[in-house]
Amino acid sequence: MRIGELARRTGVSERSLRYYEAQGLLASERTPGGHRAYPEAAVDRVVRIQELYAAGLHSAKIRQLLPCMRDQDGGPSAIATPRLVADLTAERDRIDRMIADLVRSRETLDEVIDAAGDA
Amino acid sequence: MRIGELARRTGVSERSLRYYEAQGLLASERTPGGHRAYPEAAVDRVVRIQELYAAGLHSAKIRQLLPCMRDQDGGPSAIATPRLVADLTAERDRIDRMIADLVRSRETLDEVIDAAGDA
DNA sequence: CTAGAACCTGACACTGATGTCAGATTCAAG
DNA sequence: CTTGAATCTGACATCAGTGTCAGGTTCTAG
Repeated sequence: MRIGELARRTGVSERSLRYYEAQGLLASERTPGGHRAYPEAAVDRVVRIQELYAAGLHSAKIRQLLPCMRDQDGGPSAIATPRLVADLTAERDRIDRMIADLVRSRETLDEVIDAAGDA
Repeated sequence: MRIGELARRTGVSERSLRYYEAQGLLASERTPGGHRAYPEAAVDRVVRIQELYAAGLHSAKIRQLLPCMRDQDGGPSAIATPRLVADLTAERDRIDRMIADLVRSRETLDEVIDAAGDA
């Protein structure tokens, strides 16, 4: 599929898809004329990338992580090195703290919303 | 207490504390010489602000929200307007989606970490 | 009084993913 | 072939909180 369709199906802008490629996160075949062509699996890949970005991971970490992930089209093509495992564990703990913060913020919002609802 | 201590106790930089004040999020008394002086409750307030920033709220929303919050030193000093409630509800839903994304990313990381652990 | 730590304001830089625009090229349907 | 939609590259802008530095003032302990 081409970039426009991939953008539509993932909700990610074409700009971002090209950026992901420049960052080495998303490969693409090229037509003879130089247009990008993606396999079906690219949809899942892009969604994953988005999730990881949202979780606060930087391009470099995602780039290291991607080959170790269980992909839709087959198993992981690499095993994380001890160094990477340490990094990912730190990221995971950070995500845990993030979630805890978000839950607290959600409670704060709910209190204010409920207080207004009682009025 | 003064800005240095508040920074130490909250883990927030002095720079950020001054920024919060400029944004109307954090009030301060002033010594005759112009130095900031904070009440004890400022510690909690700063922590809350940090959490809300981490949840993706912008200064303007936090500014509207703060007066409606149940503070440590007394009840809320304002009730959210319907308009604000609508905004906060949207924020809350966004936070829900954020949490769901984070949980998925955490699972992804755990899979990779575990896969390396089995080796 | 004095020295050094702490604080003040104001300004500029940065981060890093994303938006946007320009000008050129490719693709696909008629 | 033609034409309009889609895509290409490259460059610059943006956002918003935070880091950092400069030059000056205030505070406090000795």
